[in-house]
Amino acid sequence: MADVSQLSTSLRRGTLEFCVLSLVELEDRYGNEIVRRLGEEPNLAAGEGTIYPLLSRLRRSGWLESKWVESPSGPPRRYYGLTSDGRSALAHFRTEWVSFRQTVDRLVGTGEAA
Amino acid sequence: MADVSQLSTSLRRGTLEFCVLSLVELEDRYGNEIVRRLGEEPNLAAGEGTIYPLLSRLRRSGWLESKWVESPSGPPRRYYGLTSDGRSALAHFRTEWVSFRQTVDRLVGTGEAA
DNA sequence: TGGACCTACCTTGCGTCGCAAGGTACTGTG
DNA sequence: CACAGTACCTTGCGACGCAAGGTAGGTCCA
Repeated sequence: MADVSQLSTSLRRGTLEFCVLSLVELEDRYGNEIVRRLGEEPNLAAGEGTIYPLLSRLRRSGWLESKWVESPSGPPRRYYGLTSDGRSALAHFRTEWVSFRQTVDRLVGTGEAA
Repeated sequence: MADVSQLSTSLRRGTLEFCVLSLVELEDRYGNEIVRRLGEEPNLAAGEGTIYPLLSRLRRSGWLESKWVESPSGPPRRYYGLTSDGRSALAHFRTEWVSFRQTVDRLVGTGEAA
């Protein structure tokens, strides 16, 4: 750390995978699309070298499933969608996140030590 | 990952150090005290093996300074306090945190893909 | 036809950091 | 003098973000 410019890098840890799960919750998406989509969020921008391994982990964890689909123009795409385990994990995260967020707000928010 | 029980472990990453900075913002504290204090927060509990190296990093980064103080009973304690760089970093984090929190809320919060 | 370019996927190597476990040392107590 | 309590720190491991590098399918146009 000690470098302010990398602050959001470490902030992402722990939330990024659930942001990805959320992105494929409503509709299937493919890797490059997810990279671009996250790139639009300054706080979440992550390169291919982050996202592809992340997607593989989520697939191995059984939270995502994938299928190959031919592209209208270009190489085939691997589309990802949520499994039912993935939905459970995401739901659980939403609960955890609210609790965690409140704790940080309380402790860090004002400088008032709890 | 893939283990729900370690969810908050990775959530802590990136915020833990600023929680520590916040804890010593209003008054100097020593390592063991910080460990115990964080232990009271289920979302932030971290052991000595996490906190002591963290405190060393923050000291090397110039965000914390420390002084040895004799204990009324027991071995001497190393008390930590914020440097002016530390105050700046903490202030910067507070801004980043609000922005980050909102982004995650928006993306993950409802399942509505932004 | 073949070269340039875009898209899309994935891997390698490195650095950081949380953490369990282990280690040292000072102090007070029976 | 052993023992327990407090307080500090280090070691080794695993997880993961990331820059950089690598492969390959598709399109365009001379």
